Amino acid sequence: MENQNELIGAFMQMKTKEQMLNFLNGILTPKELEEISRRLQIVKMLKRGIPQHTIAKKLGAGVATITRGSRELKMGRFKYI
Amino acid sequence: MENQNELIGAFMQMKTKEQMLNFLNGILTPKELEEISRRLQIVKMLKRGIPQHTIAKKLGAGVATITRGSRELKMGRFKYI
DNA sequence: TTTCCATATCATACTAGTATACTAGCATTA
DNA sequence: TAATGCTAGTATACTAGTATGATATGGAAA
Repeated sequence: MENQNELIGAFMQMKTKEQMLNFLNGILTPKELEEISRRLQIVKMLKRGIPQHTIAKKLGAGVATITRGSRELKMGRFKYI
Repeated sequence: MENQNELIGAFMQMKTKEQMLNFLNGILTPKELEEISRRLQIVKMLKRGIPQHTIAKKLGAGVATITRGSRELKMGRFKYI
């Protein structure tokens, strides 16, 4: 999608963390920002081999959510984190 | 929030557009990616001074959504795009 | 006046959380 | 050995919350 390329370009243009935060706060709702941040935590903990139940408890998330993250991981996403 | 800092760090680590796309595809659902891409389009067109109803028609979005984007713009977000 | 913007309301779609069930592997125990 | 219990991963049905789209209305600016 063409619009996605522009989005990616915008992300790549952010040179400082402050710029990135400003951009994220604009483009995402507070709830979305929180959710997406948590998804990253899920993936990181999954990569570390932490059991799904433990992740769910620590992050206050549902097991189903962790399983969804696990599926994304297996599909080859997150090669670079 | 601590998790948000890690998210920002992850975004900053992406060195190529391919990495960024891989990351976004993992951390966002297809629907979210589409929505967020469109939000960026909305802001860009608003900045260009295009009437809201024109934007709505071109992007297939509702007027209320454009107005919400306009509000974000006025609140000082998107200083860097 | 006419165009444009902002807001409210309602219905819809999507995601997360919860509960539950199923399977597999492993250790313990009768 | 066979049965039981526990942990872990996965899948599914249901509910709640949230963002969007459509629409109507009121107000502001040209």
